[in-house]
Amino acid sequence: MTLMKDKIVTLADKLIRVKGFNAFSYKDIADPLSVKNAAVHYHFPSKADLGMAVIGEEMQRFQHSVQQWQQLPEEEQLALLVDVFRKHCYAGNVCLMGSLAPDYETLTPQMQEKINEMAEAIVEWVTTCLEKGRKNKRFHFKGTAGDRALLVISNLQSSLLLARVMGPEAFDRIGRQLLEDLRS
Amino acid sequence: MTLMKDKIVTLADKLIRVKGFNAFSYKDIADPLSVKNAAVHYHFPSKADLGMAVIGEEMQRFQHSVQQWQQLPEEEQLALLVDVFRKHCYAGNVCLMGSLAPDYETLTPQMQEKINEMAEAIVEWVTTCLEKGRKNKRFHFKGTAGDRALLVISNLQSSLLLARVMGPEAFDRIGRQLLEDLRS
DNA sequence: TTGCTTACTTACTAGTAAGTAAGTAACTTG
DNA sequence: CAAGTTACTTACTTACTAGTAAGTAAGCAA
Repeated sequence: MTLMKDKIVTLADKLIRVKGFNAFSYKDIADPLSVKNAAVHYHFPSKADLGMAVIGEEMQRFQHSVQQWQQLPEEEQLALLVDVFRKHCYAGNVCLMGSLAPDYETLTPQMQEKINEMAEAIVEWVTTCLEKGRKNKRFHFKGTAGDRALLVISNLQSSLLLARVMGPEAFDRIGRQLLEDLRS
Repeated sequence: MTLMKDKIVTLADKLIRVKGFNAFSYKDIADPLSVKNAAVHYHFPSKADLGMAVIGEEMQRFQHSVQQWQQLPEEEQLALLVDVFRKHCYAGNVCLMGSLAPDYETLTPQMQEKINEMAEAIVEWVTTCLEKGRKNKRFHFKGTAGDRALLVISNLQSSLLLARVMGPEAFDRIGRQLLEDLRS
């Protein structure tokens, strides 16, 4: 594997999370990596190609994480998901969905499709986690697991957005209450 | 009042909600209103000035709405807030906070400050609404009203982001479950 | 050693961004 | 009626955007 290609994706991921997809340029990637913007275009001909790669990496990281968690009790699995978001919070990041969804209408159909897939994957996982946890009496909640999953995901997503505006304690309050709500 | 100035703010509001602050240009405003981009700069010298005006208008609309609702039972007040978001959902909009928060780091300190004020205002109102509703036995929830308010707001905010990606039924499921959770 | 591929650089284009200076027509005010 | 103000237009600048064409140095493959 090329080192440079990975570095570009990593930096693009950070830039999307901090500034947003439409607010960073190839220069913002090329300069810190000490290459020319044409080098970025060599690896990712269009900005959409780069965006696709960033989303792809995120989906791989997610699948890898949940696979590692699958033997744990459901409440711990969900707490670990909250931890992933907490780390982003303290790194000054928002989540990919939270950053890309507002820009959705400005993105290529391929990027939109890939974002859809990412959303489906996370909803499906949280839904299954909640369903199993409810069967095991580890989780208690009203309504369908699918509806509850949407609430949990929307809490996590927006907690990062609110934390950016109101400070990281907003994240902690949401993350704590969210897990507590499911316990009783 | 000038008609043009109002039209510019209204259109900018729509563009921020649909494309994001960094993805629209003065041309996107000037062309549909059949004026030159310099006319927009006449009313709003910098893009940040325009952004400030959009946020200011939103805050005024919010204050006006909640004032009109103040005699209603708290559950109805909250349901009306959900309705405001529902209308945005079906208009293809995200909320201002949801659009501006991801771009926060790219905005001027003044815009950031104004976004902070907007966030504080909405959190304060929801907190008070939940507190009163709990006293009246209209709402039932665990934890502090402040924490619960953050959860409600994050649900509403992200429901619009998720609806954009997953379709409007995501909003409906979140909005319904959210109100139901507070009833029992 | 010849030729092909990889990973770039150099140098450029065409388009668009925000922003401005100067001018003007219409309206308002003393 | 004269002077100023309002709400623009015309014409422009500077800076940056994504993207490309052509060249090159290093490595590998037959």
